[in-house]
Amino acid sequence: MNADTRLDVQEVSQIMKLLGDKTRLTMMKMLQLQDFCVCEFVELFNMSQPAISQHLRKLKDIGLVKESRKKQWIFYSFNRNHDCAFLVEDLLKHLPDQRERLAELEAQGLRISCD
Amino acid sequence: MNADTRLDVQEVSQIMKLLGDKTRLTMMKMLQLQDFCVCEFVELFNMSQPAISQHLRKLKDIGLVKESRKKQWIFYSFNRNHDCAFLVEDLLKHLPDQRERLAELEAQGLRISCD
DNA sequence: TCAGTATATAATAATATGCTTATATAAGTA
DNA sequence: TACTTATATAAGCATATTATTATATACTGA
Repeated sequence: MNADTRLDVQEVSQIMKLLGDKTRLTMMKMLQLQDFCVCEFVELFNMSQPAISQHLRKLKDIGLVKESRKKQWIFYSFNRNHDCAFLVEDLLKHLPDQRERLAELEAQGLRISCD
Repeated sequence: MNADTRLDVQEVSQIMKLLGDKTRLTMMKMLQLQDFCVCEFVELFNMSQPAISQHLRKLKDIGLVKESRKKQWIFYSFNRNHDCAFLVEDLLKHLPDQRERLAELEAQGLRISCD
């Protein structure tokens, strides 16, 4: 049993509902590795910008991700302070690594980095 | 990392979608303890019989539960052979125990047992 | 075989979801 | 300031989800 033991069913089912979408589930898996900005996700998922934006908003509304502006981009990050963060990370362990996909983005020169 | 490592995102997101419902999530938590028949769930969730039946069908269709007839009742059980069984059990660990709720059912004399 | 009980299925209606297109906002830059 | 880029939001539409009601099916026991 873990540190977050005894989350309530209501909360967990809401989290599960959000992760019950392939795009959002993959987003969370990738956000375990590093932060991403919207335009990177647009490339990665080959999906329209508003569609991506709406998925991210849902994740943000429930608190699973945080956003922060850096220069002209808005970066999203995994919120490891969320009640269910431990549960979610546990779950994501079962999914295949996404580094390859990330490497492709890099190869296409579409990776955004700002330091 | 676990024995089921590297489930595909498609499959996991489907499972998550199913568990993204409070009733089904609780059902799975309870089925970890023991088998249940439909009428017990109807009492436990205070929900119509067809509604319960439809939730169970979804869980059965995806393979998370198995059914078996015993006398006039159909009992549902947790399918621990499912690809994602380990993942699901991991997840359910984070939820509150349901023994109390079960005790109530027992107290009301609504528990079905057939040996 | 018939009645009663347990369960499943079908049709339907209300609501939720996820995309699209169009537009607004906000920051960076000439 | 005006233009461009990055992102968010709103409206609309197609589809999915979940419950309800009505009905069908399958056992059990007299």
